[in-house]
Amino acid sequence: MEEKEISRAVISRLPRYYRYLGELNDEGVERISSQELSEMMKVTASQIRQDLNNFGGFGQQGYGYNVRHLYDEIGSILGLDKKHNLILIGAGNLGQALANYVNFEKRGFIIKGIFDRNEDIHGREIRGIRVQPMENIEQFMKENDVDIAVLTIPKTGAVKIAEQLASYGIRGIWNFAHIDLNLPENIKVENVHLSESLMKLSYKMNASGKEK
Amino acid sequence: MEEKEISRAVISRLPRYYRYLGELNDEGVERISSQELSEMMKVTASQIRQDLNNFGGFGQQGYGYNVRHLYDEIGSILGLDKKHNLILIGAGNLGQALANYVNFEKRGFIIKGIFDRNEDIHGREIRGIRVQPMENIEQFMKENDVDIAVLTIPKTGAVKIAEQLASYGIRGIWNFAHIDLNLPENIKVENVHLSESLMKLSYKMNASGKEK
DNA sequence: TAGATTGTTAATCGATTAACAATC
DNA sequence: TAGATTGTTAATCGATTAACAATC
Repeated sequence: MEEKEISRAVISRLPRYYRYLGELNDEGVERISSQELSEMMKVTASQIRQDLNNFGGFGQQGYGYNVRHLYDEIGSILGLDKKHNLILIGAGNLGQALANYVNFEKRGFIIKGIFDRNEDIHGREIRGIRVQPMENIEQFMKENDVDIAVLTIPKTGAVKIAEQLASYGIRGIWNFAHIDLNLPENIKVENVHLSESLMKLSYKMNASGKEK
Repeated sequence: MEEKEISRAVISRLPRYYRYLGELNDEGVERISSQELSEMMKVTASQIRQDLNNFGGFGQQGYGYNVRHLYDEIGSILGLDKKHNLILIGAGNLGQALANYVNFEKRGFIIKGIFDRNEDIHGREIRGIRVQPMENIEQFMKENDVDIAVLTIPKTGAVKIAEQLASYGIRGIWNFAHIDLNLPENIKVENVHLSESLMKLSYKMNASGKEK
C-alpha cells in the first residue's frame, strides 16, 4: 500500500489541530470551516485544507468540517486510538514529573514500569509503580508489551541504554537526554531537548533587541 | 541597523551546532571543516556553511573553522554570553524538576523566584528558593531584574497569568502550558508542548507500520 | 605555489499560498 | 437552485543543495 510521504512540517501541525478541535468539541461546537479555524489558529485556511487532504477528504463542500469527526480522524492518524505501554528509564526529577502527569494516561499512554540505576530509590513507588534496577529492563520487556521508552537519564550512558532498548525490541523512544541517538530507522525517536528550547528563547530575546 | 531576517529553520539548528561544538571543544579538538562536521551531525556541509554565513564568516578558506571560536560565536548569537534571570510560575512536579536542573544555571539561566498558587507549599524551599504566592509576582518583578518566566501551570489560567506577566514587563516566556499565548510580539514565547511531542512520536510509530 | 576549504551564487527542491472548479 | 466551502491544481515563495570562484 504505497503511500505518499507526509512532510515533517505537516506532522508537527497535526497535534495542534487536534488540540483546537478537542477544545471546540468540548465547547459543543459541531461544525467549523477552514476559514474559521484559520482565524482561531492564525494559519491560512489553505494550509489547513492542504494538510488535511494529505490524509483524506474529511470535509464537505458548502458545509465545512464536522468537529467531532475531524477530531477523531486526526486522533486516529496520530495513533491515539490505540493504547501505548511505556517504560520510564530514569526516575530523577524529570522522570518523576512525567510519571505523575496524568494527562498522558488519558490519551492512552500508560506507564508500566520505572527503572533507575540509583539503588537508593529501588522499591520506591511512583503512582503505584515500583522503581526497579536497570538490569530488570530486558526481562520486563519480555513479559510486558512495551511500545515506548521514555529516556530521562543524563546524556552519559543514554546512547548505550538506547541501543540496549533497541535490541530488546522497543519501537519508540521519547528522548529527553541531550544527545542524538542514532538508531535503526524502524525505531522512532522523538527528542525533547529542553536546553535547546531555552536557547531558542534566548536567541529570540537577544536578536529582537538588535534589529532595526 | 537593518538586519536580514533569519529563518526559523536556521534558528532551531543553532543550539544543535552549539552542542556539537561544545563537545568537540571538550574533547580538545581545535579545528573542524564543514565536511567533517556534516558527517558527525548528518546534515549537508552546504547547509552548515549557509547557516553560519547568516551571521558572518567564521571560517577560513583552506583551514575550516576554529572550534573554540565558532562555539563562542554561536553562544553569543544565542545570547548565552549574558545572564538571564528567571522566575518559575508553578511549582508542581515539572516546575520542581526544572528548578532542580543544574545545567540551566551553568548556561547563565538563573532562577530567582518561584511562585505557586497552592498555599500548602508557600515557604517551602526548592534549591534554596522560597516558594511564594502568585500575588507577590508584581512586587518581585519590580525589585528584581527578571527576564524570563517559566510557565509550568495548568492551561487554565495560563493565558491570564501570561498577560499579567506581560504587563509587569516580562521579556520572554518559556511556556509549558498546553495552550497558545497570544502576546504582543515584543514578548518572546517559546513553547514546550510535551503532549504534542508525544503525539508526534505516536504518529511516527503508527504511520511507519502502515507504509508500503 | 598547490591544496584545501570557505563564502557565495545559481539550481533545485519542497512547502505555502492563491485561485477556482467541483459539489454539497 | 443559489450560496458556501471544500478538494485540488497552479503560482509563488522560501529553504536546501550543488557548484565554483575566492582565498587562506
